[in-house]
Amino acid sequence: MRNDSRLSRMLHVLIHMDRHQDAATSEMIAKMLNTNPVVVRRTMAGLREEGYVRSEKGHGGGWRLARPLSEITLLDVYNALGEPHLFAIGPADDQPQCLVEQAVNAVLADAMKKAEALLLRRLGGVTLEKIAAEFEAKMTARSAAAYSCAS
Amino acid sequence: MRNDSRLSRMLHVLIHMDRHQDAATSEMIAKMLNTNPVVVRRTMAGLREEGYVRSEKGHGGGWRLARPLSEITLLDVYNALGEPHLFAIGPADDQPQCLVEQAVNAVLADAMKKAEALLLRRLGGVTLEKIAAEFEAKMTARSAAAYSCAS
DNA sequence: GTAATTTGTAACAAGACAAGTGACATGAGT
DNA sequence: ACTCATGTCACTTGTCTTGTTACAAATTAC
Ligand code: FES
Ligand code: FES
Repeated sequence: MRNDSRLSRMLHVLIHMDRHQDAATSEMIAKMLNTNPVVVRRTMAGLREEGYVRSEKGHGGGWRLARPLSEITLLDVYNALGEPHLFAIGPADDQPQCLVEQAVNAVLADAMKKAEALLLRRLGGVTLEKIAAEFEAKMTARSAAAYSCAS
Repeated sequence: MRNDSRLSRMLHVLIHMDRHQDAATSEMIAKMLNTNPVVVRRTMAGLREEGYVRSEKGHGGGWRLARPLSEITLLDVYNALGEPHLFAIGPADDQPQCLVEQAVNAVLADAMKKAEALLLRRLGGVTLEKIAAEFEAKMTARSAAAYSCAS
């Protein structure tokens, strides 16, 4: 559980959802992600609130895309997840009044901010459709049998 | 303890060490960092192994800079700490054979790699001397009283 | 209208990892 | 010898994602 994999997981799920048009239950998705239905609901809640997916209760219910993949960027998904912490490192807060600590943290914060901006800019420039297209390319290149988990 | 603050802390310490020329004991440093001497020794061990600081036991012992600040970059310190994980997010590893997951992770890994490269390049371009100089500038600008913790 | 599904949510345990802490051996100066 | 200081081990704490159990609420099927 070393890293936060919610972004990766959600991207994975959304692309798969686009490929079968009927609703996907949390349980089906959980199997795809090799995890638990509750984790799925928890994580997808953010996407629902932002209007990227819809959920329906009862028979035949489950999760459905509310927008085409071409209108969802990786950044959108990241934001919908609540903008989780990107970095594992951060500033120290031991002597806030110390000018040395301040100077160090300023340099560090600046570098991290630049790196974060670059990363988010890249995420914002890629739609899920583009990833799906890359997948399709590999998919046709290999024999179809190589693809797919149990689901 | 939300973030790994070892890099920030070590930069802070190294700059302070340059300003008084006698050895600094782990206990003095611990007070500076508002923490425990053992944490200091543990963290500084990496810097010692890479030859940026020296430590001496016994009376009058403690930690001393082994190189001028001008010869130590932030990247050097980061590397000496064992290159801790930079990112809090990461790829999912739930269905390694799934081409969708692979495609998602490839895009994500690419963006993260670029951001990491940018960050490390910036860290490599800044020496500790430069941060010390920035500190000196602020230091003379304000009255000297504003500076310093108990130590 | 009752049963079967399926989401929504709360509550809590597990795992990972930096950080904090106590104990003690080792080495160096006085 | 005694004191100071590092080196290191073992254990605890805090925090955050994940995993899991339990149960209420809503919707469809019969
Ligand atoms: S999870 Fe991607 S193929 Fe089933
Ligand atoms: S810790 Fe920076 S001034 Fe004492």
